[in-house]
Amino acid sequence: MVAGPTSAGPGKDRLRLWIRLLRASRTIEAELRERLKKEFDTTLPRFDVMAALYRSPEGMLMSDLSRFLLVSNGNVTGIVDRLVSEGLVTRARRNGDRRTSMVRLTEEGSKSFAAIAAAHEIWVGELLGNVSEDEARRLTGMLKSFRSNWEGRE
Amino acid sequence: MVAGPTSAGPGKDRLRLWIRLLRASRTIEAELRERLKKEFDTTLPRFDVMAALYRSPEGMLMSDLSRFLLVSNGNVTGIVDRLVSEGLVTRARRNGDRRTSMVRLTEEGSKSFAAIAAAHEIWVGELLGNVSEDEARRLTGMLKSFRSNWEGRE
DNA sequence: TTATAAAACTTTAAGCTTGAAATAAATTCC
DNA sequence: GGAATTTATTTCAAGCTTAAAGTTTTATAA
Repeated sequence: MVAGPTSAGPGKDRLRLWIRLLRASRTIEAELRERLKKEFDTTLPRFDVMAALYRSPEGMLMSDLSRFLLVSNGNVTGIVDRLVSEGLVTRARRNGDRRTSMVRLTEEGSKSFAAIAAAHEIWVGELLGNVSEDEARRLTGMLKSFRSNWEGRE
Repeated sequence: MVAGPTSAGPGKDRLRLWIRLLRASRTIEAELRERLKKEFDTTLPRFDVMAALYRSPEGMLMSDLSRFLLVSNGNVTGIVDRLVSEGLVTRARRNGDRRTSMVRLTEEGSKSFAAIAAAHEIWVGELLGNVSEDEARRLTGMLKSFRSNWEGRE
């Protein structure tokens, strides 16, 4: 999917855009993953989960996390398991609904995330250095049109 | 990594752009993966490898594939193994350098890919339907500035 | 030569990912 | 109330992914 169109014709420009979009995000993602590993001995999925929790001090349900992060339920289970075993996150059983549990960052998890997020932001600024802040805003606006048309249609 | 900035400040616009870029590509990628599975019982990584090989009838080395697809060597080994066992691809030992082998699509693989690629292009056109062909060209141009600054610096 | 290094791959261990099946608790409907 | 359904989550099997270590072959150089 990272290869270009195999022929010419209508719709080719969108295909080309998709290829480029994918290559850009894969390249940047790979670089961030490598740095997270080297500098903080963590992974992107763990960072994602912690970022989501950092914004919700009251906690999130497993299903909230999976919906927000665009990954499957089973996937979140494994990542949270590992974060719990590392002492960065807790699962709190709830009285109201015993099927669910609230996932929260521990104090250590919160501190740890803040440090990683600061580095992460600098890295992204660096990796997207060729894009001016102004151009970044315009691109961001254009990317909004990706949603809405088909997403969440069913 | 799919969550937004956790505070305000300089560099935030690039971070926001990165989040949006990542969410867009994950959403589209997920939809394509699902359709490839449902309609053709295949996966994105296999599609990627076949797409690369389709453009190189003379064949590619394992290292060519891994460099082109931006994935690790060991990764390509596994995917090609599976494609070989499905009869879609062959590994041809070479006389010149016995460490390497040329990977090629079989005739069946080539036919199979052509059919999948046609559907794939229609899907992408559909998923990016909100982006006009003209806007697609402009976005593609802007995405070019992602490269060059830091990529392949070491 | 013939040791040494480099290159091309494969293997391995650990973790990520999905969809489907299984479990368990809550809700809905007679 | 009790059966049937829905909801929230976990478990499972298969496959993807990486970095690191191992294998085999080729190239370099003393």
